[in-house]
Amino acid sequence: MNRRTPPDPSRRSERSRRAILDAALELVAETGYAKLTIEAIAARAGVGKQTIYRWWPSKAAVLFEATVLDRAGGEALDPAAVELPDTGDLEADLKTVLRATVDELNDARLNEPMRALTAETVNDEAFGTAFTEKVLEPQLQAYVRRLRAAQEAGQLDPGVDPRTALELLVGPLFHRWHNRTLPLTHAYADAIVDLALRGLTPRP
Amino acid sequence: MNRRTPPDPSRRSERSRRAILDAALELVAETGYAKLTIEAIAARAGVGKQTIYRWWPSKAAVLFEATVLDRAGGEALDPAAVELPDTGDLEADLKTVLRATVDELNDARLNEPMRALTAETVNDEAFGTAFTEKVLEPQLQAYVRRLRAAQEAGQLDPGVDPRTALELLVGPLFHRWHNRTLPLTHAYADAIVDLALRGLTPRP
Amino acid sequence: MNRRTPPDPSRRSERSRRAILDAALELVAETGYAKLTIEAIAARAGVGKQTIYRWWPSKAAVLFEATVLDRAGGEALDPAAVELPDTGDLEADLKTVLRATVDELNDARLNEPMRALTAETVNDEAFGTAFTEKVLEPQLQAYVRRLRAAQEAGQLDPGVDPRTALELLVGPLFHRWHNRTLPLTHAYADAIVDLALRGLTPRP
Amino acid sequence: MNRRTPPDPSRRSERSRRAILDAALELVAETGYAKLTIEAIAARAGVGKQTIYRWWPSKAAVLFEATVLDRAGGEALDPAAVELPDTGDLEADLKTVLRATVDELNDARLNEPMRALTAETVNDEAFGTAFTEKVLEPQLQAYVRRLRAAQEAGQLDPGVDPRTALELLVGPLFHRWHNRTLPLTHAYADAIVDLALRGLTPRP
DNA sequence: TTCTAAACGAGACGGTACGTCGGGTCTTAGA
DNA sequence: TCTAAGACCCGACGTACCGTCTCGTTTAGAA
Repeated sequence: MNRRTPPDPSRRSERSRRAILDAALELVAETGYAKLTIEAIAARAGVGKQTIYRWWPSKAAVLFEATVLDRAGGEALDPAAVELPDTGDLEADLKTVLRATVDELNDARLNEPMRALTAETVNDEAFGTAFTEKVLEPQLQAYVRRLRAAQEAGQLDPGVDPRTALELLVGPLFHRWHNRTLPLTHAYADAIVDLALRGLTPRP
Repeated sequence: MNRRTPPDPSRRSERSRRAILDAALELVAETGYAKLTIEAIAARAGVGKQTIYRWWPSKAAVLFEATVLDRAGGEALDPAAVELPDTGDLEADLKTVLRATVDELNDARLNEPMRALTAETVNDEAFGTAFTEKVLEPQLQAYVRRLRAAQEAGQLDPGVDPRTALELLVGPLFHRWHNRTLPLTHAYADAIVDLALRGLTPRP
Repeated sequence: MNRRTPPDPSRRSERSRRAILDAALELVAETGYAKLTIEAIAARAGVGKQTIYRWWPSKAAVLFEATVLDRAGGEALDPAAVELPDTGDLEADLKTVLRATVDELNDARLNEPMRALTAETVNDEAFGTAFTEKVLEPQLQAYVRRLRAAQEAGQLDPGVDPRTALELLVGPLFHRWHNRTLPLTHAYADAIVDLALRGLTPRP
Repeated sequence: MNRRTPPDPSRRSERSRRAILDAALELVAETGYAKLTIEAIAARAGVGKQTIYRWWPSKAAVLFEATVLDRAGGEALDPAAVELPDTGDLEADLKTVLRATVDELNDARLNEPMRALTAETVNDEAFGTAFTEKVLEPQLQAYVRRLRAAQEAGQLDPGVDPRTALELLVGPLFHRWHNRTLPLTHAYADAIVDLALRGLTPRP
């Protein structure tokens, strides 16, 4: 019912694709996601609406590709390639990673679209699934691998579920980002790592 | 420009108010927030659209009142009344609270509208502010009070910022809820409390 | 399936109705029927598209009301009121009527929309039926009445079917109008009446 | 600006031409002219859209060729070859011709496309001109020739303009066909010839 | 018989208009 | 006077076709 014959990707116009993604980014920066419309994207990109509908299922998908898949200038990011640093010093590595995450979440260019996409995962089930699968899960798996290595190195309690451990680290960051309660800083990232590793209760 | 004369709340029809809130809850359960419309709420409630626009600024506000303010059957909840238990046993108290939070987040009736409202805070700045102020912040303050009491009782490291400590506790829960990665269970709540209190690194 | 509840005509905006009909006439005069669009009518009339779709089933119906029903400034024309003159002199009366018809068909303001509507009766069955019923048939019936009177007065062969007789009179006019072969003049109208009444063959 | 280099008719694919004309006829019979689209014709014919645009200026032109030029199985019809019978008996000859016209207008296969093409002459000036010139006028000229012969034979009033006389004969038929008021029969054709030749008024 | 230019199928493209939906405002009737 | 009902203007939706424009792939005439 969706479409008679799927479009042929080999005949796709790269020129149009870029124009659409650029227009989407510009418009979301100018007016915000709520006021972003397919019509406006098409008009700004100098493209027919059908060209957008042909290749993307929703405006969230357009913005997703523009924001997430397109970074690093190149093509789609390889999920398996996402890797956390492993210098042998777990605390230092985690601080490096969480500080980088903080920087990303503070990046003005990415902030608005990222928030919007995160919100959209709630309303649009299909998009939410794709988002989790393509972006979130690869990153979480990278955490899991790094934490398991730490367990093998005796730096992490072997009884701890890496999946839970990871959430102890990134959960606080995203909570603060989501709710805009307090600013996200490197110091905060460091504090989270310290507390997560050593616990809230007093040391003897 | 917003409105000629503000409506007189004393002449408001309680009957209509209830019908609107009930209709909103029914519809969001049936079709989801994305397909929820003011027109449908008005039709289902047997009410003119204007009656909704007169008393609420947005459909998010309607659903907010229906979902959050209306629990406990009665009226608005008193923010100052939100309080965490204090039996003197910090660990036990936190587990009690986080288990209750888990139960709430798993409540089928509340789940869909809660997710929607959380998403809406991203797109609708004004609503987001109101949401944080009326619901989130009172709860966070209750955590802060309880954690400070624990610090005074010597059960919590006095060098730890209670605000950060609290995020270490609730952040993981909301991360899992938001991203629907793994199920939210009492065991998970307990694990978070344990890890937060004692840390990820091995104990001697 | 067409519509949930039919609109309430008593609440209709006469202002919008007039603006729509006027805009339709202006636009059809400016650009022709083929390029006439509902969107353009709505824009010109300063009206939402829905207001047109609410009250008319097609652009042909709009133009029909604008062109045919609205003449004589007043309201809808009363089909029973259409009457041919009866001075007792059949030939003179028919020439009066056909000359008037020629003038109408030559009226620049009416010509373009009339041609378009006539064409539309072919493609749009429903509209064609309405057109025949509301405009054509009342006029043909007036002919039939006048011709029957002539038969009773002994001025017309009693063996002739009035319906066929009428077509002998108006058929040639519309043939010329339709096909734009030769100009429509009073002289032509007179010639048709003469030939129809007296026949093509030589008189003794 | 219309086209860089005109296409070479000698290299034209007869296979495609036939497939297009057949598809057009099939589709117009199935869905009516209003819903007939170039895309549908191309798809049904298994042909690229460009192949249609290359050889025909409009869908009316396609249908025109399919309907009118293609009859008698062969090629284009020779306008000069259109001739009315001349047995010496004017009345009989006219009845023969008008009866044949009635049969044609009643032919189910030709009816829908013919009506559509007639309607299109109103909206599409260029097509209208071509239609009149290639189809209508040759036939009318044939009438003129036959009627002039009748005048020379003393069977027709020499004062009558043959052009007007012809319209007295065919006008009524087309009026009835166009407006779908009453069925077109041989008896009707005969009646028209009788009345046209002898007039509506009583004979002594 | 091979070469080559055009016609061909396919269908993506920039557009225009469609008919529908819902937003938020305004008007009318009735309690 | 507030409410229900819903017409109104407006903007965006997602779809259908338009006519143009590449793409390879036949195919038929000239070399």
